[in-house]
Formats: sequence, C-alpha cells, structure tokens
Amino acid sequence: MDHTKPRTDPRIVRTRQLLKDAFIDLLEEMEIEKISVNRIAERATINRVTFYLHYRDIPDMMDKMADEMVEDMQRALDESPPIDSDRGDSLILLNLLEHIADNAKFYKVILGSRRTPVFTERMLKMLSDSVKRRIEQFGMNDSMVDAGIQKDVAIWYGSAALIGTIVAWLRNDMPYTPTYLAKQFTMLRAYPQWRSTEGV
Amino acid sequence: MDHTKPRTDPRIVRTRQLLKDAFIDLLEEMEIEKISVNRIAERATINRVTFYLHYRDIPDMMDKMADEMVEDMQRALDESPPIDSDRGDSLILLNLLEHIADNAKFYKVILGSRRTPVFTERMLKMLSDSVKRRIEQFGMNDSMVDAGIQKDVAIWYGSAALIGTIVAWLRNDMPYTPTYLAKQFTMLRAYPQWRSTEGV
DNA sequence: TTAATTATCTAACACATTGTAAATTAAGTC
DNA sequence: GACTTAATTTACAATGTGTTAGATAATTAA
Repeated sequence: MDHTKPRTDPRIVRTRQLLKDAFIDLLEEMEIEKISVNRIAERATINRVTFYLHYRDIPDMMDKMADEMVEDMQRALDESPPIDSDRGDSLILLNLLEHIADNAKFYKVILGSRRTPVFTERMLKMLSDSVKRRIEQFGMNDSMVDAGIQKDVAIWYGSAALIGTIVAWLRNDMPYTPTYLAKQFTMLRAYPQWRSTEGV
Repeated sequence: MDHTKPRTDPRIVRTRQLLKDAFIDLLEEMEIEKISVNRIAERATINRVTFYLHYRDIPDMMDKMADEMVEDMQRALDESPPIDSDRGDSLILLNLLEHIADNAKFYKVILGSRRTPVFTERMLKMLSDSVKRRIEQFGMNDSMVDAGIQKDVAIWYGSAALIGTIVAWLRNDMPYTPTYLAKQFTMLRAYPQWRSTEGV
C-alpha cells in the first residue's frame, strides 16, 4: 500500500482556512441562528458555491471543525509526561489547559458560545473516555468502592465537572493560570466537597 | 391597582400547548436544524401565521419554554423539606430528580438533545446560583478552605458535575432511581474522588 | 341571547436561503 | 507548456421567513 500522502492542494487549504476563520469571526458577532452559508462565504471572500465543494452544510462544517479540535486536544494530552510523580495527574491536565490558553480566542468562541453544543459534546466525550480508561486501568478509590459508588456515575460526575469548569473558566476570561487551575482540580478531587448541611 | 388576573383565553392556552407539543415531537424525530416554523405549525395543526402571533421565531419559543422549565424546577426544589436531618442535602436534590423522572419524556428530549443548549444553559445557571447561595450561606468545608480552593472554582465544579450527571442519567434512560442517584451524589461529595495516580 | 371582542385562518407578498448544475476562468502540478 | 483540478460565474427550483389585510370562528360580557 502506498501511504505517501498526496500533499493537498494549497488552494484547498487556503479556502478551508478562510471559511473556518470567517465562521469563528461571525460567531463572535452574532448568534449561530443568524449565520448563513451566504454570510460565511461573503466574509471569507469566497464564492458561496465553493462552500458546497467542501462542506455539505453548516452543521457538517462544524462537525469537521470539532473533529480537528478533538485531535488537537488529544495531541496535547498525549504530549504529557507519563504518570510517575505524585503530581502526575495535574500535570497531564496542565498540558490541555495550556493548549486551550494558547488558542484562547478560538476556544472561547467555540466552547463559550451558548449555541454550539457540538464542540462541548465532543470534548465531553473525549474527556469521559479518558476518565473511563483511567478508572478501568487503576480502579476506583477504595473508599468509593466501599461506599457503593457506581463506576459510570463517577465517570459522568468527574468528566462533567472537568469540562464545565473549563468552559466557565473560558467564559470568565481565564482569571487563573493553567497551572493554578490544574492545582485546583487536584485539590477538588482530593478533598470531600461539601459539609453534610450543604449541597443542592 | 387591580390584580385580578384576566384569565387567559382558552384558545391561547390551547394553541401554545399544541405548538410546544409539536416542537417536542419534532425534536424526537430530527435535528433542530431541520425544524422550521412551517413544520411546527403543520404538526400542531395550526396555521403558520398564528405561530407568529405567539412567538417571534423559534429561538424565542425555546427561550420561553426554557423559562417555564426553570420555573418548574425551582418549584420542585422549593417544595423540598428544610435542611434539618443529616441527609437533608440529598433530599433536596431528590425532589428535583423525581420531578425530572415524572416528566421524563419532555426532559429527555429537551436536555438530552445534542443541539438544544439553551435548556442546559438555563438549568446550569439555576443550579450554580443555588450552589452559590448555599456556599455563601454556610461557607466551604474547612479542609477546602485550608487547601486554598477558590469559591468560584468550587461552584463551577460542583454545578457542572450535577447537571452533567443528570443529563447523562437521562441520556442513558435513567438506569437508577432518583433516590439511588441522590445517594450517589451525596457520596461523591463526601469522599475524595481519585487516587493520586488517577485523573485526566 | 345578542353584541362586542379577540384569536385564528386564508391568501398573498417580497425577500432570503438552500442546494444543485453547467460552462468558464484561474491556479497548481508534472 | 500541457494537464489537472479548484474556484468562479450565472442560473434555477424549492423552501423558509416575516408581514399584511380581510374573512371567519370562538370566547366573553351585557
């Protein structure tokens, strides 16, 4: 089999980049309901017909952008050092947080927008898969097992807490450094979270 | 001032109910992008023009439905007994979970749909306000304060974990009873969640 | 029960958006 | 420089949007 990739035509790269940039641009300015293929093409200075040569429709474009986002995030996670130190867990997350901070404009628009759930959905899936793998590899905390906590509930809880915190962090214009936030995660996991008289 | 409410015309009640039911119906069948005012009116056996007598457009309709949803949820929370027993916290949540279970069809469609973030957004806001009020009333756990956990991060983390777990519970067709899930919440808050070698 | 009120329906309109097609021009590859 | 492929232009039918004006039906008040 020939795996020499054909090196895509620069025109394709250029067009897709222009379209994606235009989309992010528009998302900053208006609700997604108001964004049409017309507007995207106009903003990208690309003919509308050309849009359809690359994407079936806007949701299809968003799907593909979400694919790329997840790939980037996964790459950031994979670049992390192996877990060996006792602070390994926060270090892994740190790389992800730093990757997000480095591309803050993109992530703030895409994850912070109130009407683009595709992206948060995909990120949630990635993180919960990741949490799941680790739980299956290492098992749960003994005290959790003893207490009768269901594995799937722990996965739902943990991954939702992660992504929700990251999204809130972005929406609030990242008031903490990635390092500081990563430490907060470690502590939130390490300490019981509420007194018995609290909670919703 | 005269506060005798004018008792809304039954035709208005009927029409709005038909429109909302039709919308939920369609959301079960197709992605929101494919739902038009045309289709909603047709399914509701209501003239399309009549739709515009009640709502400005589809997002406006969703906003109003989200308002009503939050009102219902808040009512369920308010009906809860005051916190006096040492299991008070899980009992409060229990009423919310039971309310959701009682209206499972509606909530599964509305919160489970991958493209209707308005509703999860609003629920997140309500829950995080609720978590915030309690934290401000009772303060955080001493061990959390000592560890230097930020109040806002704790709020983000806790409310995102709550809503994410509830949404996952719905999407998985509620494999646990409300009571059981409420207990899981209590335990997840009471025990450290990961060993030091775990986490994303 | 009748009269007044108000919600819904009908038909029509201008306009935007969608998705596709065929022929032409421009850019990139070999 | 010849070949290949991407992007453009122009055009089209179909669908959706939001609004208007007048007719009809249901509700309420006298």
